[in-house]
Amino acid sequence: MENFITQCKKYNLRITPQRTAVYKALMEDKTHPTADAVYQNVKKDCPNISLDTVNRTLISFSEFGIIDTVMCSGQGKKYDPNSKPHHHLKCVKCGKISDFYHQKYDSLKVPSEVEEEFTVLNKKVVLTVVCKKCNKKG
Amino acid sequence: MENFITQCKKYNLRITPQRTAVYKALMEDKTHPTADAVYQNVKKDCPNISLDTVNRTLISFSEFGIIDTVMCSGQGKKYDPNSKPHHHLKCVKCGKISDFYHQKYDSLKVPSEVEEEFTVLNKKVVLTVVCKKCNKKG
DNA sequence: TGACAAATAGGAGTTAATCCTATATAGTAT
DNA sequence: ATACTATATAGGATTAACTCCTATTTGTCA
Repeated sequence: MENFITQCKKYNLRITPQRTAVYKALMEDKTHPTADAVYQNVKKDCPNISLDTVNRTLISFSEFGIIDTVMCSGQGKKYDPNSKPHHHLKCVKCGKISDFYHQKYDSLKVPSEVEEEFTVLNKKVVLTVVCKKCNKKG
Repeated sequence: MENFITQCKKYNLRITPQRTAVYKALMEDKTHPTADAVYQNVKKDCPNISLDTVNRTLISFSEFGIIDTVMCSGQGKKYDPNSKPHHHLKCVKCGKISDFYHQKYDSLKVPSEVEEEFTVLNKKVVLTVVCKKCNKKG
């Protein structure tokens, strides 16, 4: 949670109870929730929070690289709160996105042309796949 | 276009004028269009096509790995028709997604644990960034 | 050429995301 | 502490994105 305060100060985001609750919910979330799923979770702590606030908070967190956004075929937007170095498997059939860990990928070097032009917040390898379950189905 | 026919036969997709038009529009598209942008383009060739058909076609193409789906903070779903090996830069501020090419990334080996469990259709490195323009703004 | 499953258009319906405005509140300076 | 100001919020209204439904059409294969 100190990390949350540090990040907010860095980006001039006020530390409100709503933002704190959203952050806390994300840190506890091991899935890749939709905005609505986050909303449902946060409401337990903070019953009066509005969906709009959750959406705005998620967008601002993602603009500062605190969380990542992901998407798969035929599915809505999802957020990825996992801050450890990790990589993604996206199943194009069921839309499930899973994290996987692979040290070799963690140490990828960003090309210097990119580093000169862009501030890199996050890097990951994304594998577009068909999972075992969906493979069986046809 | 022979490739289109091959792919359709492989996946039991009927070769309809609508599907052909969508495919053609995608192949000519060097951006990362939204479903609606694709719809607007296809209408030039195929004025009576419905948005629903475009959407269904995009989803089925993405389910077979013919195209990829991408997403950035605060933006809608986008499709990526670039079939050459390439990688992505996502600017979290303006939502722009750009392709970049880097041979070292192309030759990444998929971990054997993954290859045993999943059929890998596509692999790419995704760098979450802030672009030069957005960096200047704040 | 006929039969049938698959695909389509178009509209209706649903869900997700955004905008609007009045009110409340965090941070800062006093 | 207190007052001030810009930021953030709730809640409803609006818009946009997406999906579903049904009657009709059309590829494909025998």
